[in-house]
Amino acid sequence: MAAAATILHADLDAFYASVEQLLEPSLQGKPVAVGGGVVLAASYEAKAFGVHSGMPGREARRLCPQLIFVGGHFSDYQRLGDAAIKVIGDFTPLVERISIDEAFADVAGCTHLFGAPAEIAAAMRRRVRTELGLAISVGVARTKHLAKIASQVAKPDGLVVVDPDAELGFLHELPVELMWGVGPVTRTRLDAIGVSTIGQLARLSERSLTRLLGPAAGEKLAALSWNRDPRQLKPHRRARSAGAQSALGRKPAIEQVIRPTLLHLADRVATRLRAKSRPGRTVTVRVRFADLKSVTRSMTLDAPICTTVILARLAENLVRAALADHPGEKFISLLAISVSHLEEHWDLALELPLGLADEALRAGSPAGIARWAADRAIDKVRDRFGWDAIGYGSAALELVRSVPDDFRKLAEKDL
DNA sequence: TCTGGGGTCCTAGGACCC
DNA sequence: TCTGGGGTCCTAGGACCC
Repeated sequence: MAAAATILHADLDAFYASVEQLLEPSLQGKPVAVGGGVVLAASYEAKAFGVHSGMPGREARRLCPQLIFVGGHFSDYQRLGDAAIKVIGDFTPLVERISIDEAFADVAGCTHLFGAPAEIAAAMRRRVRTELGLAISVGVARTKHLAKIASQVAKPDGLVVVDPDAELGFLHELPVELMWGVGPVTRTRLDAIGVSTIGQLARLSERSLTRLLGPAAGEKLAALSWNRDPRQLKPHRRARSAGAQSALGRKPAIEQVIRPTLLHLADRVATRLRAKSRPGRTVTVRVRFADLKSVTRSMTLDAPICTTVILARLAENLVRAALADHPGEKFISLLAISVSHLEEHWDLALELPLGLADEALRAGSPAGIARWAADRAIDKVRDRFGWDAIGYGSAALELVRSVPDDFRKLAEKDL
């Protein structure tokens, strides 16, 4: 007998736009987009016109002239997203949050309290609807992959339970792009050989799948198509990296552009690392040129860092190296900084003499300790008076902030 | 379809060590 | 000095996810 279907995947429907329609009832039933210059989220009514997130506002307006743009109530997104996840947590402690609006849960241990998984899922949906006013779709299955697919099939505002005895029948009818790990590239490659459903994929030989997608991806998709999903629910995953990026439009690749941008990005990243005492050893930068081709450069240090100015300087060196390798590229469209190899927990105070002397040497600076102290001072002022009260601000940066910082925060993972 | 931002994982080649 | 094998770490690029 097959194991019971106890994995749930819950996903709030068109989350940001739905919150806007909740806060402003006159928007209900209408095409709504959060954002302005760029669409950050779209309601179902707007999606029906082809409007989607990331789309330039002008293009969206062209597709849907009656589209209503709203600025976005970012703190409400955070509050309501947290509240919805908390409802799930009221049933089981085994919750793996994927993003602000999505989570897996395993209810195997609480059916004696709340009933069968399908009843639990229905109860969660009812509570989120009545207490928060939001629609949340839920998939119930024996594995994460199947539960995730089921919740997508359930949208909008639905519940789909995959009976363990009918899994392959359910799976094999569906289009390949619903599979976890099939994106635009894989989808195009499969399309080229006439494969459009998961069932067709499953019937390919492992050889041809490997030839098409490589050994790892081929094997993974083969396994998933036969419903062998090895992924376990992981309730407390820690972030493995933290980063920030800024799209620049089209800017000359000169120091007056690069330096203030990197300082701003380093400030965002290093502040987060310090707040959670998680400095990191590897610094990676990405430079995207005007033609949208991008390159990365990285370096791994002996000791972890989280000092704003030092991170900015290391990033600058890496960007310079990347530009030097591409002398023909005179314009850039994006800069990014990411820090990885994060420490689990680093006692900054105890590391003061040793770790920071190391950092300071590495950055060619005699003043590492002073900078550390300056960062801590800035962090404290911001804790009390807000981010913009103090910092490395520069008038040039105002151009850089194409997306509100409050919106960026929503996508940040907990370190 | 060419558009923003924060992430994860995989791969391949090379350096280096035993 | 040459040869072989295994393991780990680093770097760069790429696909994918929300």
